[in-house]
Amino acid sequence: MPLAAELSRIAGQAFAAEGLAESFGRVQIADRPDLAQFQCNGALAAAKAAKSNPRAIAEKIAARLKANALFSKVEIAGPGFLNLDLSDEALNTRTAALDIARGANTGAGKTVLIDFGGPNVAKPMHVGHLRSSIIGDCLQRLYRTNGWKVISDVHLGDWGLQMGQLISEVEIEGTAPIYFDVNFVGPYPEEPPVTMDELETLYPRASAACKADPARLEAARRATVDLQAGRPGYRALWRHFVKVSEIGLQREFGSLGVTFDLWKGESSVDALIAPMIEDLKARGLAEISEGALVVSVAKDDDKKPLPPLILVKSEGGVLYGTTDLATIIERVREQDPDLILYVVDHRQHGHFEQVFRAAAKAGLSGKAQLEHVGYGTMNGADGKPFKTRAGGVMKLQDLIAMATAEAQKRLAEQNIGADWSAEERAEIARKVGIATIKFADLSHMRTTDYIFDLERFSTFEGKTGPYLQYAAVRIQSMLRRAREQGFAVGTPAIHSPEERRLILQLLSLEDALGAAEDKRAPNMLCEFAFELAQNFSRFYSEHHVLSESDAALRAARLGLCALVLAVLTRILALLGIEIPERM
RNA sequence: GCACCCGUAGCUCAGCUGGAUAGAGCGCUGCCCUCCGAAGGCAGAGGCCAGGGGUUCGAAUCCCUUCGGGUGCGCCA
Repeated sequence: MPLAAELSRIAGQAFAAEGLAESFGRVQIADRPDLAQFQCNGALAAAKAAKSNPRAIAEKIAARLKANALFSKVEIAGPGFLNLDLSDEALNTRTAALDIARGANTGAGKTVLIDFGGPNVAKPMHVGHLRSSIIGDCLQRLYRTNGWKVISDVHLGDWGLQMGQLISEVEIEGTAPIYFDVNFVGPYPEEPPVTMDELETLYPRASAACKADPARLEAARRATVDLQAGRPGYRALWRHFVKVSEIGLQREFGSLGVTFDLWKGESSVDALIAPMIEDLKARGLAEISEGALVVSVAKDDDKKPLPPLILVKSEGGVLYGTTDLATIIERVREQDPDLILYVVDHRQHGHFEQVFRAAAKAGLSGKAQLEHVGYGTMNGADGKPFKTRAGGVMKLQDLIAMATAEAQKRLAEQNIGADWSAEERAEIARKVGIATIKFADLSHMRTTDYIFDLERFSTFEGKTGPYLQYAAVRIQSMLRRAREQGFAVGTPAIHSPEERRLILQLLSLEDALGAAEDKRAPNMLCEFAFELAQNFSRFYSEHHVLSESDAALRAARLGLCALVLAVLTRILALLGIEIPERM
């Protein structure tokens, strides 16, 4: 059980014994570490509810807590705060029993499906895709740690208008006429008619043409309808687009270390759409409005009615709201999740509100709770969506290459690893570069926009990914030396304020994992890791370990170092950050 | 127009299920490598938590309001 929860239960029992609600016993890590390790503010709340004197209540609770040998200090401060310290013995015992492999255990027997609202086929991944990949990946690791069964789905955008735009563009360019020949009966060529690079230029061209020319847009819409209706040549061409794209995307996600259980897309539920629509029509939930088939999702208490979810456009095509709805049906059928998280840009909040309401109205979501885990956009220094200096969209690969080059430069400057192989140096630089990017992204609160400052991607000091890696590498190096010298690694024990502080934090690991899940907030994990590294650095600069002559003390300290390393490694793994052997 | 998000140190950001003296990183000023890795540690300066009102014993946090910024509002994703 997490330490704070254990203490809350003890305090809760004390409140209950006084005839007060057990929930007043909530114990938290103290806001004022200089005054106490833990605090309980329940007496104040209880007094408010019972209209009595908070100090008097606090006195009674304190008297009961003092009887418990766990506490080395129980004090009443100010209007009725209970300040609590645990005895070093109690802390040492819990440290020895700490199982760092265990998470917050919030997900026993539960399944969560994480939808990454994946990139669109044919569009190269740019820095805008960074957040969904990195945040979603962190969440899937966190939920797994906390005992959930996790199924992640990249959920590619492979079924909408952009597919029709591509098809129509290829038709006009005339580079692959066979797919447009209605008399051709197949089979279609195995070789894709376009390369990844060609695809990447094809889409912007098609998109621009449709924007400029209504006739082109109309053609793209028709192509979309025909594709969705199953026209063989279009399907064959579309399959090539998806395949070519997937190979590129797998490489991109691979370089970020992001993996998915499912590589599905909007098209995956194609077969479910017609029956779903029939069902919704039959139950009177879908209706024709302005030529389109819609599900009305406005509620009486909407100040301004939420627009309906459009299932079928007036010219016959379906939209991503349609596929999202059908995907819910598929997921309930196949995975029956307790929770579905959509890790998608917060600008799509309105869309998900529509989809969720429609799903609730039609009773499609089973036991699943649907939640849009929105995130803010990444802006440039000017506060507008991030662009390169030339004004273009920055590709993810370019960003990674830049961060890696910075790391490489730093290694050279510090004259580190001059005698290591070029391969190892490159590998270290890669890990450091990725850590820089991921930590910068994850350490911001998920919901707000943030400024993506290239300068900050080239600095490795302070609250950064490399700082955390450095802290871990330093411990690794120390433990290596200890092994070489044959030193024993013992059980951690408190011998100084620095060690006490470190151990208190280590014991709050489960609480941190639980809180981060609860808020779906990777930045809380970043905070935890940074504080841990900082607490360790303070300890490290204050106390010598290897040169400690008292063998028992040295062993205890080595044990503490090993534990810190294990926890740090674990948190960094949740953030998707790898630690080099040396750096 | 309506809705949602945001406004905290010079800069970039935490803190928001109300609690005691509002934190961190960068930058700035000073210290600390004859000893385990200085990508480090320590200390200092720097804030009417956008403004105003309210609820409360107690507000950066909750409610109302004004101002300022961002985003979204039927056939794109």
